[in-house]
Amino acid sequence: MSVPQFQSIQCADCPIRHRAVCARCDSGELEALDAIKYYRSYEAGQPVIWSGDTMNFVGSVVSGIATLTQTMEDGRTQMVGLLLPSDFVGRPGRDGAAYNVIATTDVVMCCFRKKPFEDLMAKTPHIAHRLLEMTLDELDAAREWMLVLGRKTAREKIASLLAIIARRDASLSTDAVTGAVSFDLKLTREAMADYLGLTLETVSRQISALKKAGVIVLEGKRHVTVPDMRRLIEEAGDDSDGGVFV
Amino acid sequence: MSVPQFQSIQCADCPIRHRAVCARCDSGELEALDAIKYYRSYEAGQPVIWSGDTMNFVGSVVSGIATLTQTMEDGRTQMVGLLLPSDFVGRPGRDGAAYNVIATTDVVMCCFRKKPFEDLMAKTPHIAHRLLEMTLDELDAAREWMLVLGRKTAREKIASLLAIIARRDASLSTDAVTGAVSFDLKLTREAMADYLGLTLETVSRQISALKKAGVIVLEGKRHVTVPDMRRLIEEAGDDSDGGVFV
DNA sequence: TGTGAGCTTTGACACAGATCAACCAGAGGC
DNA sequence: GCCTCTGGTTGATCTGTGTCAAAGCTCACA
Repeated sequence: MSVPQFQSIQCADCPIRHRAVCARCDSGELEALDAIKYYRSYEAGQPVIWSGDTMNFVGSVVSGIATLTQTMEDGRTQMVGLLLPSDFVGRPGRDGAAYNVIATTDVVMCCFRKKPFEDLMAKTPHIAHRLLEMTLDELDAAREWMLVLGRKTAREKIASLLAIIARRDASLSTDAVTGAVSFDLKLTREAMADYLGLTLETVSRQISALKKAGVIVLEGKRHVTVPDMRRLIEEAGDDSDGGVFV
Repeated sequence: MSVPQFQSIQCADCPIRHRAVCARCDSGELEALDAIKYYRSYEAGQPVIWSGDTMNFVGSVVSGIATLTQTMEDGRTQMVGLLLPSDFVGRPGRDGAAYNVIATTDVVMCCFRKKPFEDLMAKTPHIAHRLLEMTLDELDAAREWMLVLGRKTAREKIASLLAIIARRDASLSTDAVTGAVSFDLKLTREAMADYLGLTLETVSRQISALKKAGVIVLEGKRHVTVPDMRRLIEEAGDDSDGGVFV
């Protein structure tokens, strides 16, 4: 694997600092974090960790996409979180993983072994506060998603998912003239279905419907252009279009 | 209002400490917390706070039940959390409330004004760590609930809800001989529907079905006896019957 | 004792989304 | 060129849950 020197979450440069552990790059703990970090990479489809396994590290996604999922005995699965670059994985103070973490694309993670990270956390309140903040963000996102899962129609669910990805995905580009947003959809229809509590057939049908209605434009099956974000957000039925997922 | 002297979450006696802020009752911060606490009471049906309002306190539920809900413009609502005695409300470091908090029964809360609480938190790492722990618990619960909302059938949803309440509700009593568990259901059918992403009619039908199947026994409409918890958990389709909601 | 309000139950019917099945498109591999 | 594999689309049909409507409890209060 090649170690990425630029787009990392370590403290020295924090290019995506708004979600990184070390947002407050102004004290000595940054070098300490820097000193204990290491990188791991995973191929698309590979598990990062299984629910219940002991997890001896925490870390952030540097590049790629991973998913958090829960599964019932009979195979029904629900995605409970989507990890984009700069998102944090791991639960300081807990030993077991609570969910399956699967790399959906090739993924590079910046990791810290648990013990030294927790030691550092005990010494530096900044980090503990930052973790609390990130966990509260995740909680907000999870609860926002409960509304999506519990009360939205299939069409609204798809629009909600596209709106989230459009807001967060780094591969996104915006047309300066028209304001149109476009991005690569890095999830299969099945992964989207698992996120939305639908079947992949329904996902496919609703994407076709949004395309036919002109809310989105597709090039191939995976590249999406949104001519008018407001239109998409309207389809999502979103009052809160707030910043919860930002 | 009468100030409850016994069942409170303040640090002096911590009767329900496993979820309270100050679980580690071994240092001076406890008196400090004790010194700034005050009590508030709310009548059944009364709002504690509306989403978006600024919230100048944090606190724990001492008695009664409150709900966290999100609402769409057209009135569809989803409950995103259930607050039972000892649960914590409020987001240190955030100003606005993210959800509507409504008292479902009469509720007494033990509150701390935000500013002094945050000051205390800055000084005492215990409290910050405890809050992180509690937030991680809530996150786990929210994600577990995402599986319920996204993938379970109506019948499984009802069974899951009853199982959670049976595990957490303080009003619960267990028959020493048969092992049967019984408790008062303090939610209306409509509140259950909002929690489960169903309609109240479906909730009513599925409760009737579980009753007919002998999984539960009803006295009146609100008192539930579960002759065999394993049977209920089986109906919930729960692999994880873990401790997430405990 | 009657009346009304709030909550719950039950029935009949409609429909969104699941299920089952067939087919399509692109990317290797040979 | 052909084969095969994976992921995606579309159609036909089924079904679980929503919707609409009526009626039953239970309790408070006149």
